Amino acid sequence: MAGDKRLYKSIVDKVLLSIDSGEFPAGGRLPPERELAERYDVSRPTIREAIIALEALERVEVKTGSGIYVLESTTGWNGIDSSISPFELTEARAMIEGEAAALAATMITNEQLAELEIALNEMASPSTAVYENADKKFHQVIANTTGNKMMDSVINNLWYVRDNSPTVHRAYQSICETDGNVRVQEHVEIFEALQKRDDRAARTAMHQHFSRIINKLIVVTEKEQLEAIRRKMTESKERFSLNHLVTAN
Amino acid sequence: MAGDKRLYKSIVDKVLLSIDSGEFPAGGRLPPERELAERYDVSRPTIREAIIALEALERVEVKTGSGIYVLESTTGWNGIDSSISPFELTEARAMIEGEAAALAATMITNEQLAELEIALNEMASPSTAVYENADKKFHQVIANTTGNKMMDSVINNLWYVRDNSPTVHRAYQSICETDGNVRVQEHVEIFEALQKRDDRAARTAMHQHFSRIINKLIVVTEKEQLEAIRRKMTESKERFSLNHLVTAN
DNA sequence: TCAACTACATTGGACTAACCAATATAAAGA
DNA sequence: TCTTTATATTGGTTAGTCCAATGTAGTTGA
Repeated sequence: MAGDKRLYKSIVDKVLLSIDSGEFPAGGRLPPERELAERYDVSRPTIREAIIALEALERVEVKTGSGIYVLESTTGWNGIDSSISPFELTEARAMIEGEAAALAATMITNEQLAELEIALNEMASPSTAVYENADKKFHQVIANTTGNKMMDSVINNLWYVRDNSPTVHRAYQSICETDGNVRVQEHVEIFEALQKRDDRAARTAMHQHFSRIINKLIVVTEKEQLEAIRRKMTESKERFSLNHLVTAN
Repeated sequence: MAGDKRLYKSIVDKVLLSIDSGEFPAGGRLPPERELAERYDVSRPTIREAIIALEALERVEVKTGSGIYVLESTTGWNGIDSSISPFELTEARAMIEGEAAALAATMITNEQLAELEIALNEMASPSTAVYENADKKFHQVIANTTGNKMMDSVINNLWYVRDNSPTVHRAYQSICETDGNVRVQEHVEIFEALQKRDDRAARTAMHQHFSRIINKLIVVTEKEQLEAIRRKMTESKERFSLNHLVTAN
């Protein structure tokens, strides 16, 4: 992973790690190339290659004769605004994919319906990996059915955030396990609305689908927060308990 | 532009030009590093730096011991799918910004309404630059008012495509000149719906706004196509006319 | 005849050792 | 004190060399 047989890439990873860990704070300067070369035990050309890659990623800015500066980034390492919450992502998906479904209902062909049906069948799989994949496929076919490449691109972006934003991904993981076949049923309803070419029903079905996800998220988040509080409480208990005094006596 | 005082960047530009011009076709191989070095009259490390930058841009793929391969790219130089038409972009904006407006109507504060009003006033400016900017500002405030960072990010992305996709940008430019103060009026209607906190009215007003843009686009596209046909006709006339024979006699 | 193997040429990967140019810093002068 | 100037630092670029992976052609053996 860190070494695609290309030295400079591993250096990029290492430097990125140092940036994220706060060793090289944003706005600050990286050590000079020669120093980095010594530090990572590679030659200066290799360091330069790494720096150029980082520059292309918009993580650093090179100023000739001055130094290499770490850019502050609202966007995380993968270009995602990591402050986006699972709720925001889901709400956005509801609105956008809802409209996409409505538009798709007016455009969908029988071939596309067949594709959706295949995905639907795969969703019955007990394997979460297969299930997840079928879920994604289902929504992507709908996005594609709009016949609007911009819409398709936007929805793809939503999935990208879903899969790559650490916070969002974690949240989605935890609600994934806890559901039965309710989700399949929801997708069936979307499918049926599309089959009937009923745009309003398709929009509504999609909204309901995401509404349930939001509710699940609320439950899970609540539970996690309670858990966190409980943990802190026990920590405090241990920290502030006078057991060591009591037992010492 | 081609020389930010950084040799490798100018090489990137040159290679990119050669790729786009078809000299280095997609799927094909670039000349070997040593040859490129000679061709552009720079050293091999510099060529390597350029290649790494191109790699980061996902324009080429390097295979050790084999060669540098040009990736086929649906996405253009700026990462935009250049095949997205102005119609698709506008339709997507209508759907997405329509929902954003509806959501914003339920959330908007008086301060945000004031911001919109400022943008509205600036829109009266005769300067297209000021006008354009105010327009963008207006929509951005609404996106921001949703309180949903994902939504905000998506809408920003739509504007990015609008401003940076050559085809889309050109189309929007040509309809920009031809309109009077109709556009201002449309924005006023959106504003009033938001002021009333009427989500449905806000959505509708936004839809109407984009509906008019689509209509304008249709007119302009039609006109351009007619123009193109006319041009070709006159070309053919010149090419195939026998004037040179007639006059020669 | 054809398949597999070997040897060689090609190509990218990386390093060392320099030198140049822009910038920043500290010392000297007005 | 402010400006100027010298010097050190830092990135920019080059040349030359060697290594490793890959591709290819020629040879060998069944």
